[in-house]
Amino acid sequence: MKLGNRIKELRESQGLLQRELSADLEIDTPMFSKIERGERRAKREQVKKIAELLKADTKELLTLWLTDQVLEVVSNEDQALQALKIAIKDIETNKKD
Amino acid sequence: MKLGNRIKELRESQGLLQRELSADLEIDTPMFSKIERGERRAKREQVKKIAELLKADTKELLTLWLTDQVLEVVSNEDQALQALKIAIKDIETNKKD
DNA sequence: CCTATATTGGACTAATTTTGACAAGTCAAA
DNA sequence: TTTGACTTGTCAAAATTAGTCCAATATAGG
Repeated sequence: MKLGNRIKELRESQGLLQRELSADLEIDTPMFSKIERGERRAKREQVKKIAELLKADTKELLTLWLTDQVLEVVSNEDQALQALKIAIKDIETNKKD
Repeated sequence: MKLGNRIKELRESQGLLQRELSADLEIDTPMFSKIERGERRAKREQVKKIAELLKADTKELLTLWLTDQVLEVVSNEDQALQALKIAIKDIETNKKD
């Protein structure tokens, strides 16, 4: 879990508690714990807020957040790599469908 | 919509009607129409069945099906390409989190 | 050891999303 | 202008996900 790991890293390096961050996010500590461990997925807005609270780069965290979702979609699929490569090509050539 | 386009292509080249395929899939025609246009997502099992009915390569269709889902996840995200590349790297190095 | 505080686990509810069925619509060909 | 193929929109049921709460488990300081 890329996002969660990074969050934990940032949080601990700043000596912050889950309790403090979860309060700011207006969720309870168990929920934050789950997000941090990847047991639950954060919402886009929560990621942005977390980046702010941890003085981290929003884009970096959003990238990790997206990556986690991509990996979740393709997990256990034989065609994962192929699908990802096609997706990249599709985006690069700016097609829409 | 990669899967839908491909299905339509195969279906029409074989002169088959949505009605016929949807019957085999045990869904109604509107539903099949939506899948073909990408308005609704097919289930994994349905994709396999469709491949069978259209004498197409199951892996090919599953790849397109997966690709559509990946694209859906990253659509409208600035970090799309970056996330996809990280995901690929992650899979290639066989990491788990 | 104790005890206090931080974190995690699990069960449950609420909110949100997805699904599928249906009725009605368009469109083209005959 | 009727028929058949496909599409559109709506709605409720089903499924998924987000969140809360209580209890259990760590972990750190005395």
